[in-house]
Amino acid sequence: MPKQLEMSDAKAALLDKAVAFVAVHGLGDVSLRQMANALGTSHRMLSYHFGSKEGVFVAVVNEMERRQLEQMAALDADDATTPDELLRRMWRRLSDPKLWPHERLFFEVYGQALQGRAHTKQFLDDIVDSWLVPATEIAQRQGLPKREARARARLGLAVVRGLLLDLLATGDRKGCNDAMEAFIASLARSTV
Amino acid sequence: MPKQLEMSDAKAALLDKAVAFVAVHGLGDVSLRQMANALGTSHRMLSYHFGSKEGVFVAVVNEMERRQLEQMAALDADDATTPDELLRRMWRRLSDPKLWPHERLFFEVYGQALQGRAHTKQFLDDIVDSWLVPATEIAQRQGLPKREARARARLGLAVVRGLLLDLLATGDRKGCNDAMEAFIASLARSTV
DNA sequence: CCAACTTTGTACCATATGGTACATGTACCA
DNA sequence: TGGTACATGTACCATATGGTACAAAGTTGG
Repeated sequence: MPKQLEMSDAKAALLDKAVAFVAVHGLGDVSLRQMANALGTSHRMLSYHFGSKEGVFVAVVNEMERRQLEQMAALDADDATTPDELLRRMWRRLSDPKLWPHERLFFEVYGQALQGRAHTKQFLDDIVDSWLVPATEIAQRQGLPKREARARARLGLAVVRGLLLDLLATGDRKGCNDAMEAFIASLARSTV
Repeated sequence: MPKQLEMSDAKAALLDKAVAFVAVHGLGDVSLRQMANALGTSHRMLSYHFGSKEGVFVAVVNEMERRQLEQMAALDADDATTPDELLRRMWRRLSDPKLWPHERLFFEVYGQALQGRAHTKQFLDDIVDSWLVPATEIAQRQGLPKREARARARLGLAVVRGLLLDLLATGDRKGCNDAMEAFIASLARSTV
């Protein structure tokens, strides 16, 4: 699947490197020139390919979202398991330190989106629903009525994101794993 | 309690207005001059009182944290109730739309802190522990052993923050309330 | 080989920024 | 009264930024 319809290879390569760069440096206080240097190009080229600085940011954020949804879809495809186990797997994947830079980026952009920064419009609209809808379906498979399924899905999403915030701030994997297990246990007990 | 030892009235007034301004406009793409205009002063004055732009940001973020902890302490002082009810009250207070600007700011700063921005150092260090420690105590009052109490407190904090993220993005108070109630219900059931 | 098009490089511009040197004002205390 | 410390205003600076005009180089298709 192409990043977008009609994107030149050069542009796609730049976008790729831009996402990687931004995951490490954030996109809060990065200038076109700094980014261009780090990407081995010139700010002139970023302007050329993406139209403007905002254009670069929009592209990066959208690409980032696209990748997230891809992962989400992959995780849901394997549906021969219980929601508990699915949640545990999801947490195990997301709490992997290798993904921390991307998750820091995610929350940085989340914060910017809440402040209404332009390049995050689409991101903000999808930030809950794109996860909530499939998660609700999973909960409904357990026979829960729609509204309760939705509430439980929402709760699960909140727990994952809340614990990720904790983990990224404290680095305390053990403590956060304990909390996630406590959640799963309470769910299991209240499902029965 | 003074904001800090030895802060002039003028400075304290500026800080107060700065916090209010930043809660509305964020502090991601704000310049000294913009802020100064909005505060009815000049960027010269902000530099004078706070030393530098970073100095302003540090002061704002610390003041913001101070107020949060104050609220937290007030909430904990009234301890003649169950953790469930305490959690519900906390949620009800935090989910009040009047506080949304401050909460948006909180998450914006959280995102910046995760990216290692200078003015957020203290904030990041305290962002989990300053809530986790008292919350753990509350859970321990219920007779839970330390580690489980800590896990449950951590979980509660994650739920609150995760649902706040959801609420700020979607504005769906009803949906988020449902999720919080689902959480409280599952806790109650697994406590018994 | 040429022509049209895409991609890069160079050089520049207007602007906004954070910071500061210097002067002026203001309040309070001796 | 004078003086001393704090507060504010004015004006300026060096720098970095986003953007772009213009030209050169590369690429592709006829």
